[in-house]
Parts: sequence; structure tokens; C-alpha cells
Amino acid sequence: MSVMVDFEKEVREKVSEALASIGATDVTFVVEESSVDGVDLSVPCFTMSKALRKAPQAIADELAGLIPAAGAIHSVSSVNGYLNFNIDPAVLVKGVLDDIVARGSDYGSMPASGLTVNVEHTSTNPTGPIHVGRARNPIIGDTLARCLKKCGHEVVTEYYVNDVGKQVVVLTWGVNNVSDEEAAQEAEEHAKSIGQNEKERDKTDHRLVANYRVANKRMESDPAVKECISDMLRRFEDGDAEIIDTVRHTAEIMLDGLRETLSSINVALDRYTWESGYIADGSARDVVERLKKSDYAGQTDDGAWFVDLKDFGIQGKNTKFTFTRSDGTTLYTTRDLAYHLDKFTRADRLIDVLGEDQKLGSKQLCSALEILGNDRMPEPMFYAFVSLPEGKMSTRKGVVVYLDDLVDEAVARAYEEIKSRRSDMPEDKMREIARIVGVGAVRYNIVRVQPEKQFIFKWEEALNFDGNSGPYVQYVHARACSMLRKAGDFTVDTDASKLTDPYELKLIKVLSRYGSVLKAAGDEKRVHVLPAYAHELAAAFNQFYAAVSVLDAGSRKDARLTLVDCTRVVLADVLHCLGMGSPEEM
RNA sequence: GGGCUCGUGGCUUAGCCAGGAUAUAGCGCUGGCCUUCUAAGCCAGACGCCUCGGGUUCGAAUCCCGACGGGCCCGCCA
Repeated sequence: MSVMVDFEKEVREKVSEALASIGATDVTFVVEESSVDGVDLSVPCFTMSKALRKAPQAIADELAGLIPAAGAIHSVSSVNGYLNFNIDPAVLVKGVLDDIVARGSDYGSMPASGLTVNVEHTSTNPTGPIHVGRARNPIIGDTLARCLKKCGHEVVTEYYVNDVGKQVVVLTWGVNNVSDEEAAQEAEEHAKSIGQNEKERDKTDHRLVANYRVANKRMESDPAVKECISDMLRRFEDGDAEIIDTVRHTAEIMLDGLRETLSSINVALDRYTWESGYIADGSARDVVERLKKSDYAGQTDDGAWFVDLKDFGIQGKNTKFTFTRSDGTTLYTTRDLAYHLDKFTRADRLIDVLGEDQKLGSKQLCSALEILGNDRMPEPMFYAFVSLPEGKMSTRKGVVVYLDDLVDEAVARAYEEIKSRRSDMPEDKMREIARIVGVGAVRYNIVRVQPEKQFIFKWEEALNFDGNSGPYVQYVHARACSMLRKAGDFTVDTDASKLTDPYELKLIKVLSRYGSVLKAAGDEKRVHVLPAYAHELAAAFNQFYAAVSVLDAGSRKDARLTLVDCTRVVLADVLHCLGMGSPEEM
């Protein structure tokens, strides 16, 4: 248990006792973190006003008089109807630092829950490179997964690969029928049309997307091509193993490129699950048979099957959720149902990180799961799309920024920064740090905004390395490392009487909150609180750094070095949860 | 047309779910701080009808209703 949690418990007990002593045993109250500077916890007395038939201020006054400043409670006061408490700084300092020293990078994490949480994220169609419009998905998903691990859960991350349907069949046709020359020419024309000299990338996703574009064009202009692709699609849906294998193979090649991109931003998924698998193993068909038997099932005149969801809170004309075509074949949604049923056999809790365009679909999916008798529901987590100042991102219109380009640009910018200030550093070291800093800037910039808020991508913001940015946080880590490097060996000293400066106490208070932040970011799925905390911690350190000298602090030196080291440990862990590296110098 | 969602200084943003004390932070702006532990930093300052209008409440950025503005969705596509 952390110091602040213990303190809150103690305050709660003392307030209860004080209320009991005036005969008010059933009065409820809350203990909250105070928004006022210099107050740690407060109990607003407004809600007690009616039950006690007294003014809030009078209640606060009376209770303050009944609670002695003892134990961890350093002071009690009554202001504006609030009963305010401050923690004994010695208890705070000793408690937090001993905890960090004892647990190291485990500080702030929760005991094993015994639960397995499955986080599905990214799952972009394997038909082209990942662009910034979708980049929120892997970054949010990966950060969430990292936080959930700290919350004590077994976590499995999973990518659902859509290797079924027209798009991948068109891609497959393109890969097998478009010549390299034709694809190269398309790539060149495309680059010209969007006004960029698109870099030659030796990545399968960037190479194959040209084949995809050519295939789409040819399909529109040449009826024979269209017929060929339609035929492939028919054979695919009839279960032709050869076509299915070919398509999957193509998707696999494309996926290699996507994996490379993900890996460049420190995202690695535990499992890739193929949509075609649910056709092959018959589970999509089982879903169809089970849904047909439900009370909500019906058929259109053409023979397509649906369930009516008007009793499930879905309004308007979207109540009919179709699960077979008129020819009886399954739809994406049917396979998605089979997929979720499968995931429920593998995990206790399911989280789907989805674009906001999936909202209705996700709701329909949940309703259908309910009809199938599922008592657990996936927890969707929606994010709004990232757009460009000139509008929605579209590969076709050339209004697009690829994630690979964003990362390259950020790394290049970081390299310039390092080069301008660290002439002493060897070239390969500079390159290595530039990558850590550039990638960190990108991840931080994207995860810092609440997911449901729409996000307009601007280069100057993505490449901002000051203030509320990834590099700001990494810089503090590097500073702490640098001090510790210069200090050499020191003895751990958590003597609270040596850490009494207001900047030290402020920093330790921020450190004390780490556990509750991880809980909010993980269990409550509010990942954006993590970068906010990282910034707060880094800022508290910078203020301490500017105001308090460490290396020539005499008898306080070891205690201050201990604080610096504890901050370094927590900072490194926060950065790890954000999927960012912690450079030791920069 | 219907449904969902967002609206907080010039720009970006926290707080909203569980209403409470002077509304959080960053960019930008003005001024100061490197012969001292990394200035990607620190300090000080200016900048707010929390989109608008009603309602609930002792009390609303927060809850409810309505308007306005942006986004998303409404396929036998995936």
C-alpha cells in the first residue's frame, strides 16, 4: 500500500470517529485530493449540512477541533466549509522513498489480479502503409496494454488481420498481375500528384500499395480485369483453398511492412489472428446457425438473414443487423462475432481499440453477442481520426502523411538537435539517441490527447520538443542519469530530516501518486493521464534541479542523490509504459 | 433526415463519468536567468462571458433540456 492511500484511510477513519463522537454515525462524506495548493486531502462538509442541520463551516470547525494532529496527520484545518488535512512530511518522504528503493521499477504496480486481458488494436486492413490518421490506434493500444500489465493483469495484445473480402482480393490481383515497371511508374506518378518526392522505401507495404492502386484503376477501366477479380472473389467465397491461400500469402507480405513500422515505434503484438480462419474452421457458420434460431431472427425476401435489434437500444433504420448474404455466405460482421466468441475463450476481459467509425458496428456486435447468450461484453475504446489541416486523410487524394514519414522526420529533427549541442558525441551514438527521442516525441504527442477528441495533425506540434513533449520528459531522465554518473557510488539515505526543501517535498508528492495514475491509465482506460503525469513529474524535477544543489550538498548529498535516483527509476518506468526509451544522455 | 460524439485564453489541452475553494498545463507573446550538477531547462508577467440560451441545486466548466458549430456513422462493404 502506498503512503497516500494509507493516509487517506487514516483521514477517513478519524473523520468517521469524530462524526461518531457527535452522534452522527450514518453521515456519508468523501475524502478528496485538494485542488488548493498546500492542502493534501480535504473533506467538503456541504453534503453533511442537511443531515446535521448546521452550516458547512460550523461542521468543519467542529470536526477540526475533534481531530488531533497525530500519526500521519500533520495538521487539520477548516476553511470555507472544507476540512483540510496535511500529511506529515516525514512520513511522506520516508514512506515514498523506502517504497521506491525496495521495489525499483515495480514501484506503483499492483499485485497479480489473476485476470487475462486481451487488447485488440491496430488491425488495419493489409492493403497499404499505416498513415497518421490511424496511428492513434497502435499507440493507444500499446500504451494501454503496458499500463494494464502494471495493474497486475496478464495481457495479450492482438491484431485481427482482415484477409477476407474485396480489398485484399484486389490487392492480390495487383501483386500477381501488375508488372514491376508498371508499379514503379504508378509510384512515381503518385508521388508527383501529391507534390512529394516520395522516398524509395524498401518496405513491402510501400511497394505493394502501388500494385493496389494500379489494380483499382485497371478494374475500373478494363471489364476483363473486373471480371477476373469478381471471379477470384466468387472462388474465395466458395472456399477455394488455392485462392484463399494466395490472398493470405499476399496479406502476409504486406503485414511484414506494417510490422516493421509498428516495431519502429516500439509496438510488438503478441498474436496475429486471421479472419479467414473463422471461415475455415466453421465457427462463422456456427454463429449463423445459432443466430437463425434466435427469436430476433428474420429473412428478407431475397433470403438474407438478419436479427432485429430494435429492443437493444439501437434506433432508426439501423435495427436490422444482417448476418448472411442472400446466397447464405457470411459477412465481415459474422466473422467478427465468431472472432469475439473465440477471444472470450482465451481471456477474462476484452478491449477493442477502434476508430470512431466503428461505433455503430460495435454496438450491434454487442447486441448480437447478447442474443447468443454471452454474458460478458467487449469494452470498446474509440478514438477520433487524425486529420490534416487541409482535411481528412486520404491515400487516394494524396492527402496523407505516412507514419513512417512522420517517424523519419521526427528522428531527423532530433538528430539536428543533438548535433547542435553535443559535438563531443560519436556519430552512431547520436543516431541511436535521435531515434529514441524522435520516436518518443511522436508517441507522446499522439497519446497526450484524450482519444475521443478529434486531432488535427500539424508538423510543428508533432515535432515540438519543448514543454509538454516527449523529449522534455526524456531530457529529465538524462539529467538525472548525468548527475548520478558524476556522483559515482553513494549510500542510500531516506532520512526525512535531510529532505525538507519545498521543491523536494513537491517532487516526492508527485512520486507518491504514481500508483493511482497507473490505475487510471490501465484499469480505467484513461491512457492520456500518463503523459500528463510524466510531464508533471519531469517539471517537478526540473524545478528541484534549478533550486537545489545536489553534488555539493554536504551531509544532505546522499539523501538528495537517493531522491534523484528514485525519480530516475519512476521516470524510466513511466517512459517504458509510454513505449518510449529512456536515454541516459541526450 | 436520424443516431453518436466533441466545443475550455491567439493555437493546443487537463478537469466533466462520481457538481464544491483562486479553472490545468503547453505552444506562442513580454521581461529576466548559462565562469555552478546537460538552457530540449528555470523564474516572473500578460492573455478566460469554460460556444450560446434555459433548467436542477445552497453551489454548474462538470448534471438535464434546447440551439449553434466541427467530426463520425446510418451497405446483402470490410
